[in-house]
Amino acid sequence: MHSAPRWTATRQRLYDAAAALISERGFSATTVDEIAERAGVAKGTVYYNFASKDGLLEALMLHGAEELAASLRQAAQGAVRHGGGPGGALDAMVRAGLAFIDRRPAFAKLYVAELWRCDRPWQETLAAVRGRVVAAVEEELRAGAGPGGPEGRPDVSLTASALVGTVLVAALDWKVFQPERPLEEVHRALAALLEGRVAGAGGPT
Amino acid sequence: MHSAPRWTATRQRLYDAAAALISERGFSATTVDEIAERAGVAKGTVYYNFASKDGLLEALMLHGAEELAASLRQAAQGAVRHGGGPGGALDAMVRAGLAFIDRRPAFAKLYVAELWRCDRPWQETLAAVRGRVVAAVEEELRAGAGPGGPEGRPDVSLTASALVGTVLVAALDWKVFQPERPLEEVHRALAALLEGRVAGAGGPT
DNA sequence: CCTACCGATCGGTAGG
DNA sequence: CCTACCGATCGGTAGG
Repeated sequence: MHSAPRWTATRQRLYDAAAALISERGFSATTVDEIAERAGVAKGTVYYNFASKDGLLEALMLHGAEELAASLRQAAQGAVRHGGGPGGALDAMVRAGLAFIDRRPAFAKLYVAELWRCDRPWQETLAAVRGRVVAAVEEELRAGAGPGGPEGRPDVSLTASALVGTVLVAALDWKVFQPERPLEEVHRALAALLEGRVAGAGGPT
Repeated sequence: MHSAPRWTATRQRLYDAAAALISERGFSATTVDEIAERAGVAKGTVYYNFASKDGLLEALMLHGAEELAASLRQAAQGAVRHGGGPGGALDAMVRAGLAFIDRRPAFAKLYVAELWRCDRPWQETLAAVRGRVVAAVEEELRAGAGPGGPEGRPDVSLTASALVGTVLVAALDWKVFQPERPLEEVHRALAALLEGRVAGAGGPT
């Protein structure tokens, strides 16, 4: 009997190969042959593990979003346990988001490239993918009802979406255009921006 | 002699058609025939106006970034003239960014889909495109040196990049997933986030 | 600015 | 009999 199921490792290799190639070249410009070659298997093996090239992308996105959402939730819970307060939990999520994209930049590139396209076969799957990520942030926003009461805070889902965008674009710009910077520096810039040390400088309320 | 140069209108139609199709399906999945058909010309006309499919995309991105940067600068200048202060200028740029994406969602989708890919033929052009947008924001950040002096403000280029990301992702999420919301509501959510009314709620400084 | 056409390569599946 | 694969090739379509 074989102890560790081999297909798990094969699928993981296919995920990694597909993410790396599609994130750089785009879905249609990446051939199934290339994905298979990079994963070290034959093309037929791709179709043994997934119904189609589309199916591979959907599974890949779902898999990555699961990891990201789990990472965000874990960071928030850790911060709360260590007494950081609700603001500390958000800060921890920002840092966890940066760290995730640091490890998996390909997933982030795929996410921004595909998420807002409206007429693709995997549109519904991607809406679910977005939901998992944004929900993790929304939960923390609701848990940490800030000062000033509800009347001072705008819509939670809009805020969560904007927060995800802040981290996503800052992290991608960092990895692609200024990779020599330490994560800590990017985190500081985001913390300052989100604490109003940039925009709060005299604008009308 | 022909009064209004026809090729200007033809290129504009090709820009619009290409942006609409490529932003939804991706570059490789969009055929030159489709672009030509939507623009109401024959395929050969595309190659009469542009050297290649790649060249059309590059010109399209440059054209759009020019419009966006101009719109941002104009908004900032208008706010300063009306005495809004540096904070008011940033707020005006956020609003102008939302309004631009409201008018040209296809450009925003193209931007996020292509900008961070590293091995494509038009990579350098896109870096220039990014530079034009981010520079417009950086100028305003430098002009409006906030309170607390330079030591309190983190890196300007990281902050500008994050600001662009905040507006970009919030606007795309808005247009795609909650199109019924008014622009004003999205703007309020972003203003609150950037004034620290969300993250400033008790985190460690 | 259009018609006609080429070199090459695509995603998906056959039998073993 | 089942699983996890491979070498070769199909019908259609791409950019130029």
